[in-house]
Amino acid sequence: MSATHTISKMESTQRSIDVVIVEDNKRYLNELSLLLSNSPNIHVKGCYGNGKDAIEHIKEDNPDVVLIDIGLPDISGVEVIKEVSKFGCPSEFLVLTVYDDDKHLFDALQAGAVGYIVKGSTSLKDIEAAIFDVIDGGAPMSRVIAKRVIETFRVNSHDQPRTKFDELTKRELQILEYISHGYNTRKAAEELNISYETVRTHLKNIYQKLHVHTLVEAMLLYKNR
Amino acid sequence: MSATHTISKMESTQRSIDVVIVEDNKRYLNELSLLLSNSPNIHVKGCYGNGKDAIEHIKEDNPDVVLIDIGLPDISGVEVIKEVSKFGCPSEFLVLTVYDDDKHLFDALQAGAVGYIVKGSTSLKDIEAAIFDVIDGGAPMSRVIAKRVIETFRVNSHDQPRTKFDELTKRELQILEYISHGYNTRKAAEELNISYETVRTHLKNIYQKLHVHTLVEAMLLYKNR
DNA sequence: CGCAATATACCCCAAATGTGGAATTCACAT
DNA sequence: ATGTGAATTCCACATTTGGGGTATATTGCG
Repeated sequence: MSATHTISKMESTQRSIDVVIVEDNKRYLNELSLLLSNSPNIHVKGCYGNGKDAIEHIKEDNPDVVLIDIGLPDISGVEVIKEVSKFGCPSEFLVLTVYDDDKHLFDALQAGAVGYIVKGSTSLKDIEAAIFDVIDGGAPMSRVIAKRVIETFRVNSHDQPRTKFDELTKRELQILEYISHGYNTRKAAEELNISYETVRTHLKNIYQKLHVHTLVEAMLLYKNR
Repeated sequence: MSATHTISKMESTQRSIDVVIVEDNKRYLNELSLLLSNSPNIHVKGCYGNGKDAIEHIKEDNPDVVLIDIGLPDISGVEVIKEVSKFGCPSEFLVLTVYDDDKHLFDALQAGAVGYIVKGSTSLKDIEAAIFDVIDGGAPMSRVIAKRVIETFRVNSHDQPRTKFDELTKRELQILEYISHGYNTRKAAEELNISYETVRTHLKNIYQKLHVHTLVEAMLLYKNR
């Protein structure tokens, strides 16, 4: 059974949507292709069973939406997306996959995929709806995927394990801040209107507290604090 | 008109879903509350018109889902989420808002919101569906929102304003990588099995290409590349 | 093949940094 | 008032870095 999970207004689409499918599973490809062909507003412009063919032809097909499998026999679908995108191709990529691990998901999104759908848990009819959603400016995702994407934004705001930076004084933090803007010790001293040697002393103390021995190490910690 | 935008299987829910609404607009609150009360599987446990009341009572109400407005009269809904979450409250937060700017969105997601719905473009019926989605492990978002969330993952792989790092050779990048892990010049040389002086030469060339004069500056660029 | 880019290595000198002290002032709390 | 911690200043010395050379393989490519 299926339900509405993101919310939208569907706008009426005048012209038909050109779609390309990249999928190595013949059986699944046929079913999908058949269904989409029967949809009045969708026109399947091409079907490819591997990444190489897809890369070669997609720019000519110039589809509105590319349905693409990640697990292709030759190159990864992610590579296909990257490659095709290089040409400034305006197509939107909608990933179909059996993988639901984070690596594949985030790789695909970074490559520029606009949606990510896990095959097993999605009906063909839902895929058709996802295509319309893409055209309509949406970002269709499987339920599980949406949750995972959202979770990456979560920061452990509370119960944080108290960083070493808590031990640093305001002055010390101030110095790190200047350093993090590219100032060297002498320049930082000038900006703060204190002596060069004073800044060096502060740095010594900072190193003690952070358990490091160089400015670079201190910076690396500071930037990920 | 409404359409399916994320894809899912709806699992049947036995017990009723406890919901709390935090919303200062009386009119909207009433409509929403009325609708949800009529839903057979939803039980509205409490309604609050401001952040303070919400914080005080939500932990007692212990709802499954909190529908929360961001623009409350006293404190921001985001603060409410943070505050309530401190107690390890297992409720899921579904943000209702009129704001559709990035700041509010990402603040809310970081605070731990599991869904984000823009009021104007969403019917009450869709909000009900969103609640079921949350319970079902989903992350309901307005269409516009999903798109924006997805876009944050996008890295400008193509048509990028061409970073200075493109000019760096593999070796040079490799050296920066070691430095970025806290290695100093000498240690990096050891790891790479090349001479200390060679690494220094590479660093000199890196500085030229990046237009910097210190390791720290190079690191700061590298980490934000 | 020859050329350009890359990787390698070394030298020198000046500047910055890392590390060990020591001492003064000031605010704040006991 | 006394002590403690923070901030400040300074010295001295070793090491590392930054910047200027030069030079020799090695690689990739037209």
